[in-house]
Amino acid sequence: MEKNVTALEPSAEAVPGDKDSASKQIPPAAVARMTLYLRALNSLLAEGVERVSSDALAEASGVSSSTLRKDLSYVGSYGTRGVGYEVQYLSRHIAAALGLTHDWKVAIVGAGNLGKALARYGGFESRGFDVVAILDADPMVIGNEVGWLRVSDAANLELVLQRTGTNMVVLALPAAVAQDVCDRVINAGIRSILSFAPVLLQVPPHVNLRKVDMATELQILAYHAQRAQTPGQAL
Amino acid sequence: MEKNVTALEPSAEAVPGDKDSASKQIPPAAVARMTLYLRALNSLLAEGVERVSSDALAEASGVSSSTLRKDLSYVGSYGTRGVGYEVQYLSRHIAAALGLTHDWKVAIVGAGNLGKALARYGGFESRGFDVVAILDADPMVIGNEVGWLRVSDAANLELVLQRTGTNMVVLALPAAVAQDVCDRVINAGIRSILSFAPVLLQVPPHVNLRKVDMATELQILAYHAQRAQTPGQAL
DNA sequence: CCGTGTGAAGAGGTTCACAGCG
DNA sequence: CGCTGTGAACCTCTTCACACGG
Repeated sequence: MEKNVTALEPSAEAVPGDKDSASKQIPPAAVARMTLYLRALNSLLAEGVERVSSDALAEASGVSSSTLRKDLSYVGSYGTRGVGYEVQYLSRHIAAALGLTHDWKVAIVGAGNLGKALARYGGFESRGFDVVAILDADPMVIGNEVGWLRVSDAANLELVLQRTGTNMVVLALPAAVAQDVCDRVINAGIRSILSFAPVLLQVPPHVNLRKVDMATELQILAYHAQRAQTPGQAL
Repeated sequence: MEKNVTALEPSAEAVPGDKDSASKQIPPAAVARMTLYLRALNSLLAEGVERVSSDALAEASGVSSSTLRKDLSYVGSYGTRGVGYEVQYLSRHIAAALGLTHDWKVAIVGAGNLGKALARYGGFESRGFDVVAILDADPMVIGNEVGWLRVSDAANLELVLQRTGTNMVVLALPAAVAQDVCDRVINAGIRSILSFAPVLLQVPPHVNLRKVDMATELQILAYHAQRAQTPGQAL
């Protein structure tokens, strides 16, 4: 799902001799899986496990061990042959490769049911993301408390983003206004956006947009369910 | 994004001579995009547009026109050469290919912030999904009104799923209990599950599981943002 | 003549199998 | 001897270019 609207500029890597550069390109599919490894590693860390083999980590992440080893090879050789990986060491290096060495400041635009749910969702802080603001345009909602925050007026969007030092924005608003707000967010200098609005958002190439749409996910499930239900209809 | 944990059994299509079958396999990536086409077509339909070219529809869906035409070729030839596609006709056929000819009954397990947000989200009904139940285990929450529904006791999970005729389940609950509930849902006969829990769920091969995780999405954004910020550090 | 539909080429991702190191 | 790291084969998806039909 998803995982699709990744803006890659092929022309950006025109320099041929950056083979030795520490930051090679990591395939998008591998980046997505890295988050799974990180999650599994942090679970192991919480359990006090110190070392793990590629087989074990792969199973805990739900991928094949060859995929895991290939993915890890993109960021470097952090294992010990014949032994495995040191959990904390590997966790640190994957986090670094993903850019999670410092916290990211996230603002949520839209304080409807979904926006509030996201703002109160505890899973962000523990993974390097600080929700620093939540905004809405509805006067009935502005000023309400949501978790530790108070809903700001979306009219002051640019000001709030600047004051809070926001560098990522989550759009949790109706389709009709999503593109307008998205444009303002981009004009305010934000280049990473996660949208829950069920519309196609137009963004310039330097902006990174990811989309999550529950209706889309259900439709994909419906396709597979329908296939399973009518296997021999054509025969 | 996502869009990844699709259970495909390669052994299931051992029959070689089903070339003429009306329901050929559609590539997973194409299925995901079909939902975009459907959304764009329904927008056009609402605007009263009757015909559309592959170029126009592709732009409205955010894909290339060659991708669009290739995708449509998986479900059949519904266009007119030199003219384009009839909007309603194509919309119907894509919906049929995705199994959206009848409504699907969805139950939401977990009536926390996210579960409530999903239950009240209007985007489901309009796209062929009926939310028929919402459940929780917390006595403080059971019986509360959420949209048109009342929160059922998760202790009666199996009974509620059966009575409502549910055929899809959305898991909106904490990681700690997700696997337990997931197992019960599967035992109750559900084979399509959409999980928002940030854990790896173990499911048998005949069950279709899709996952959505906001933290994962933000981490992927972080990776790209970090790359953009430190372009020449290695040079 | 125009836009669809499609084989063929190309790119990207996954799996395999084993070399290499501890 | 065991497990990691990786080139190579394999497979899927995307893009290209043009034949085909209205």
